[in-house]
Amino acid sequence: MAGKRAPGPQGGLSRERVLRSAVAIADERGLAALTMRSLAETLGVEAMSLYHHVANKEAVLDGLVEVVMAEIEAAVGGLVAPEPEDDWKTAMRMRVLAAREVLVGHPWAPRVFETRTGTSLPVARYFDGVLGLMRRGGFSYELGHRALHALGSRALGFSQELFEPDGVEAPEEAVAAMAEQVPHLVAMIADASHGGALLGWCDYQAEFEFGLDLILDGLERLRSEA
Amino acid sequence: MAGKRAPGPQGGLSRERVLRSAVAIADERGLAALTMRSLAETLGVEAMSLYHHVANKEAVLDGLVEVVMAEIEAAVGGLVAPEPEDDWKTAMRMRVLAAREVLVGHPWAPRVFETRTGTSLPVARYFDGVLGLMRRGGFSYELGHRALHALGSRALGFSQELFEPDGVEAPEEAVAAMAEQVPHLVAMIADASHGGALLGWCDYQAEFEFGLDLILDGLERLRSEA
DNA sequence: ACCTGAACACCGTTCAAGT
DNA sequence: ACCTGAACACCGTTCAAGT
Repeated sequence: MAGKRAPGPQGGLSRERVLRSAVAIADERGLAALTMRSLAETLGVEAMSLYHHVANKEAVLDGLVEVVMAEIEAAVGGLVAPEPEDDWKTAMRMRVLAAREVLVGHPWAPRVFETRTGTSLPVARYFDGVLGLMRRGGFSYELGHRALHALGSRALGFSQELFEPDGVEAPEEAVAAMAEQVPHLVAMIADASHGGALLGWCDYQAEFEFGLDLILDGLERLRSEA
Repeated sequence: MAGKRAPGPQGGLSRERVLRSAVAIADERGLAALTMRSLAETLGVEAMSLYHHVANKEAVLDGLVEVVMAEIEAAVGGLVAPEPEDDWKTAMRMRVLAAREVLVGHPWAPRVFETRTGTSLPVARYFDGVLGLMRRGGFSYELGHRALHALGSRALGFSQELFEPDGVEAPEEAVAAMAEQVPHLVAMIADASHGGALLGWCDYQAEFEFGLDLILDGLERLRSEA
């Protein structure tokens, strides 16, 4: 049925094809490189053709969230985790870390999430699942609600690092340049490197898990006390 | 000495005047309204004149961080808090909440922080102070380091909320529209409103403090066990 | 129905020119 | 030294026109 005369682009546009290309551009060239014009060019089409499949650029960004959330749901769905009734903390931990693994493939995703906090259905669905897990683990709705806030973006696998976003810059060097202005940070780095080399001393995965466990442990304490 | 003939703008530009205006625009009209052209207009000058006082727009955004951090440092400096040696947790809590109070006056600030995680001296100085507080409170450098990561942006008074950024949209209505797609969220809201009206049931300040205390309590536990 | 070309109203920024 | 006008290379988006 398809495939008579190619209608300009290769095989006809569609919302799915547009979003797939948008993800590819963001993955390969960064979010800043994703413009309606670059997106069109990737698809072998004029920029204005895109508007037949997406309302505007905002809709493209919404679609990006949709794609990433679908990947996360798929990863979570494939998990072999304990039943929340037996061990909600492990179940939750695995879920969050699975989400995080998806995000490492899309380093631009947190920045996109941050700009469309409005109310995205895919994101709401994910948090609904998280809440459901906690309910099965014995949380009241009230504690579950607070837990959602306490976790925030961590439930999706990322946290706002104020230093070094994409691992581009070595914080040690930057801190060294500030030297006497930040004595404690300097001492901290000196302490961490106790004699040896200090390459890559910030293990972001480990730090993420530390923060996650700190919160999950706190929540479990409150849950079991209730 | 000054005040002979007005040199075009009212009294001459300066980096300080440019940044002050930039903050005013962001406060009053939002971050999106802050363009080099709008900034210039506010100052009664042509856009290109700005480049004599700031390198480019990135430098303006860096300056925004500088201004906000100076306000935070001032607020923290004016605090009457316990000595960290006596009660680090209260000292920290007060510091973070003081920072948060500054941020409510600049709702755009988190978004700006998020885009310049590189290494900002004012931000680094703030975290240096936080680390110093924890050191005085009995933290090892190692635990202090982990604590900085665990707190992340919370140390500066904000956390990434994935729903409802600026309190514009009522999550209840949005959730209601999704209805059967998010059953747990719907039930949670129903539970929270147990009969009464549910206006503004998300108390962001309370939720922020809950999450903060969860982390601080967890850290204190680890500190005292060490 | 879908795609296009030209155009509009914006951006940040450069450059040569003014005083 | 500081400010300006015109221009450049981009944006997202509208609109009338093509097929």
